[in-house]
Amino acid sequence: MRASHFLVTTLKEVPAEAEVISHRLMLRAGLIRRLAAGVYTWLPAGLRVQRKVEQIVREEMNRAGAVELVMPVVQPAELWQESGRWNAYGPELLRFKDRHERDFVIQPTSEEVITDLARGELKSYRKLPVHLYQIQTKFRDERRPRFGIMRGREFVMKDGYSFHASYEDLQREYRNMHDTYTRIFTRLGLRFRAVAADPGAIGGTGSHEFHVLADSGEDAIAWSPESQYAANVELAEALAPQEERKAPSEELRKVATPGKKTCEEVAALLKLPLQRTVKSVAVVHDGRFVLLLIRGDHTLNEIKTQKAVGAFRFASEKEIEAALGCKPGSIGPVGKAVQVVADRSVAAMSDFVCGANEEGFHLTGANFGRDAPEPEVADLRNVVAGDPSPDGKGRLEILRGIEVGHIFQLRTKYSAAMKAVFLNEAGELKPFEMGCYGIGVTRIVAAAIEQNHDERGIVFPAPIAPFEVSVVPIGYHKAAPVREAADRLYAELRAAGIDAFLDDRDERPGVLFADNDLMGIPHRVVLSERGLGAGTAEYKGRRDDKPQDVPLAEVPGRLKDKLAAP
RNA sequence: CGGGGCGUAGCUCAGCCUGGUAGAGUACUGCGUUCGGGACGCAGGUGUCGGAGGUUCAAAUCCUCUCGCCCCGACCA
Repeated sequence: MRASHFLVTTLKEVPAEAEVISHRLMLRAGLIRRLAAGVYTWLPAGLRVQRKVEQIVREEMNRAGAVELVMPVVQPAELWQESGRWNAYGPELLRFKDRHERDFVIQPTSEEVITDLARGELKSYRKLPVHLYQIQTKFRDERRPRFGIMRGREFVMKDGYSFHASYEDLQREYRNMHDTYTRIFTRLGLRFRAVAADPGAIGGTGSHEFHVLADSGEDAIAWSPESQYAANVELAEALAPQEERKAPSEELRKVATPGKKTCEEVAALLKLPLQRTVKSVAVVHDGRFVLLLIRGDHTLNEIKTQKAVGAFRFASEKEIEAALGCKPGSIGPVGKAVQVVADRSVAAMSDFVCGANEEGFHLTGANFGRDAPEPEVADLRNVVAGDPSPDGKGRLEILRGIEVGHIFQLRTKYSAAMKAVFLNEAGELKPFEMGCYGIGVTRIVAAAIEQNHDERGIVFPAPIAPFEVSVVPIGYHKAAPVREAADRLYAELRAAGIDAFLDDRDERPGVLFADNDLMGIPHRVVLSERGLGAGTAEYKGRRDDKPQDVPLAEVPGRLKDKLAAP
């Protein structure tokens, strides 16, 4: 592609809307432009990146035995009513009526349509298994779209759905997809991690997320370098402490802690380590007041809490006063008859500090059994770095990640609800065993930038860069030898199957260099009168500090080598 | 949905408090100088001041309503 025939729309200044680095760089490099909240135009350079991601996903899905199709963006409401998601999905589902007042949705995902298709077309076990996927535009009316393309309302997703006659076969395909996703993210040139995940509302027995590692990621991942155990922090189990609880050694004592509400403030006032304090969190489950106890330096894991006590909400200040007689900030498990659930680490504590259920006072030397009844015990907290790995091997580290893929075993959730059945070998009607597998194509573009950038701009992994190589002639419009050499090299590179960009714009060299760096093109060849006189071009990798001279004739070969082994 | 903030040139923003004929930088067009890391000079074009209503002799500026966007939180994956 010649720059003069392309649309290069780089910006020196960043529009005020952009906060995170990938969003800023995508705007600056001319990859996207915002049209409405969470809705973006993909400019030519951005679309090239998106297409390269799609193509790698497509190739690997096909190689894994999946088959591509396309389902409509607009779907009739009846299918969503049948699956129950018309009511369950909530306002994130964009709904509208056609001219006949019939209800439709813009698909956020396509389980209903694919299941409808399957029940019509897959009548016999002889047609199973089958895995169908599409790469399609999705719309989710997020309450708060943000971070540009990272969490947009309109986005492109690869969504695949597999149908099986048995759970065993579903598990086989699930492992196949785990391997396939691993290949895809490896080919994309990204540092990533597959982690065990909470299947959440979708249900089923197994679920893994694929995260691109980046410090700015919204998700926390627990992993053990020793065993390669990896899980979303939402899910990672916090093991009970090894040591038994010690016998009480202190008297229970009430101390004045005026104005001190948080564990940090109380620990600082009493000159005690934060690990000696207990934080009390008041929640309401099924109309009943429940007090949760977490060690002062830990944080509550809401998903675990839900599993331990059931659906809950945080108690209001009024409810806390009614149950314990004081405001939050001074509450604790001693002396009040309420249900108490303690985290495993709290259950192993003795002589701890907690609220006294009296405004401005805390207790020191508190002990279960002596001062308060033995609590129920559950895993309620988020794991922290240094915790033992749940598989017993090594200690956990915490990584930040951006979720770009998620695979689920749906089992018969949709097939049962929508009566999608097939005849098995014995002539019996059975609901399909289903799996579903998603990859956020557009999110990958943002995640790749979030992971790979420097002060000059984007540093795209070569497989998804808008161009593989940029040819930058200095003086293209003034020096015939430079123009001829650049045109010749560009033609050679194209003939060699290299996706080259010839920056033939009539701009000063500084502008060309700055734009090529900003767009993240991984390899650059500079041609100048000076170099051509010596028969050389100048090569520089996007991550390299310094350029190196290369004999002109060797340039295509050198680039082929670089692209083959990045 | 709750809290906060912002809408003025394509972009970044000043002007608003204290009402008086719309500004800067950048980008864009032309000419000249320059030409290996976002050059410089001169000249030029650029606006429903988000929208509607009101107050006023006079509104970008004050008041009311409204729309859009951004950030934080909650929600979701």
